[in-house]
Amino acid sequence: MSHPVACCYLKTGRALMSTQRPDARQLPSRRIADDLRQAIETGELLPGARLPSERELAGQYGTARNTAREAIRLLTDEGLVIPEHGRGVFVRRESPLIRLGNDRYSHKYRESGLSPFLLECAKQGKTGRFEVLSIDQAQPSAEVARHLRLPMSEPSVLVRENVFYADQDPVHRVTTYIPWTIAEGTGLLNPEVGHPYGIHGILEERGHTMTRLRESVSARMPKPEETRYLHLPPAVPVLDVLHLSIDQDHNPYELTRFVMRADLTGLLYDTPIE
Amino acid sequence: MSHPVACCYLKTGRALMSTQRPDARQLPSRRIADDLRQAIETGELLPGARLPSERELAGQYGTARNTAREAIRLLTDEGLVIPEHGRGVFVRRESPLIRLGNDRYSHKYRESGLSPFLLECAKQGKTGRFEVLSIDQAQPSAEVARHLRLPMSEPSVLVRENVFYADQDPVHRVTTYIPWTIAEGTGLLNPEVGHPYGIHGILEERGHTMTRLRESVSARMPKPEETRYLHLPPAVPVLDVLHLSIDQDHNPYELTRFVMRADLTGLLYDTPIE
DNA sequence: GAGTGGTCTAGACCACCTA
DNA sequence: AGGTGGTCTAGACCACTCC
Repeated sequence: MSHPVACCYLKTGRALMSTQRPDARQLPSRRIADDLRQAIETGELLPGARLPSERELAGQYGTARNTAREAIRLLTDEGLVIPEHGRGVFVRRESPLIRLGNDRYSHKYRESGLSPFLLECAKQGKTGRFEVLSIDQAQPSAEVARHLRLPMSEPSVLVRENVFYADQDPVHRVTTYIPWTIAEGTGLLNPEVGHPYGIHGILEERGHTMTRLRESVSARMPKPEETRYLHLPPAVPVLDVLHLSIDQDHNPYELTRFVMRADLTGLLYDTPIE
Repeated sequence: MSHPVACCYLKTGRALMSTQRPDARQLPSRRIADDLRQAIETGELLPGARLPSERELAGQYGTARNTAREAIRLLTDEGLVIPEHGRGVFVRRESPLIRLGNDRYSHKYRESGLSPFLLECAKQGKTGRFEVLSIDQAQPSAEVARHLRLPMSEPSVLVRENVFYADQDPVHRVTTYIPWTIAEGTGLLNPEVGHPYGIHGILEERGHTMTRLRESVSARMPKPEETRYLHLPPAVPVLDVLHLSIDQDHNPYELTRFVMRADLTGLLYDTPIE
């Protein structure tokens, strides 16, 4: 954080960077961002520390406030820093990730009553819980019907919407689809049933025991709607996991989409080579 | 794309939004962004289509150019749109994902000579290939040593850096760590060995057959360095996968970090419930 | 009330692309 | 040459937070 008054502009705002190569880091906003990034990476600015204010940076570097602001935005987009309205800009703290393992469906957890999500939360001194947002009968999208191999004749599914919390933070948005023929007349329509994996006890009684799972994983930026649901800070991607349960007859019988905030949660797969 | 000249400012730039509630979408930049987002979502603006220029938008909405620009930035950060210098701002096209499956280490692919990465590329009419960036002997980080259970006495590892391409796009940056005691004297130091999974043939000859894998998956925004390596457009997160190979004696013997651009690649796990 | 980030104005010059 | 996005200036008022 040196470089006091490195003004390189003439009075009209005409820049002197004309002779520089195109992708130069000579741009004032990049220079400010680079200096701050380095201060963060070397530990000069520790997680949680406040950066100089935009007005201070502008003064130190002899630029307009907007230029300092642009530098902050670069760091924000990298996820290094988070601005808080009226308070300042702070170096982001990293949390250890709550990892959802593929063993979460294992029978070894069935008796404990605790789902691996709750176990992982507990490991990190957090309180896990979830809320049921909705339970409905609905027509599945083409994608859902395809994964569940639903015939055209009977395309109705049960849809459960849940949100998982770690302490106060919503971390997963979970949507589960079950063919109506399987869900019909069971406790699955009852919000009281502990969704996370309690539903699989019910599904076993209906003759579907999970013998395999198939999960496709991708990452993307959240939709505006997801930013609201999950209270996402800027520059936090989501993991988008499509989970399919396969029963003893090699038939899919349950599909769940997990949208997970990626700065607090991750995945873990431990599997044999076949 | 209606709203011509919706000017709501007095001469000094004083806004009339004082009486609005805080998080209002009444802000001019949000209004422009919302209109454009809707046009994209309804298909009025198809993938690949050019948006009105910043100056056009500013004129249409009666705002300064910077305000239209801010709207574009909001959409850019959502990954909906991509600005191209000198050409315009375009609605992003989505590619089908190349999925790396956990079966990529399966013996069934060993004979075919094709790695699943190459197979997936071929499925989508793309040409897969990879380049060896470097092969070195080095001291592992604490994290690498911990995963490979390296004793303090002999902490040296072989490090291979690779980049995978789909057509011209670099999509994975792959770093492999193998304990030096295992790698020593083998063909692993030779860049000619087809890395992807060819190294596992060599490791088998050294007495390590993969019987399990353990992969932890997370997503995050790329570091500036990764943005350069992978030629990442804005608002594209990376999948960060730490793969550990476990041999027939339940010992880890190979660790690989995959950094994958998430708009072109994903993961797929198909595993039994244990 | 003083300080902070958030949004906006109305200009300017630059680098890049296309014709 | 003319249009596009990229960066910057030097101001302004707003909303929020903390004292």
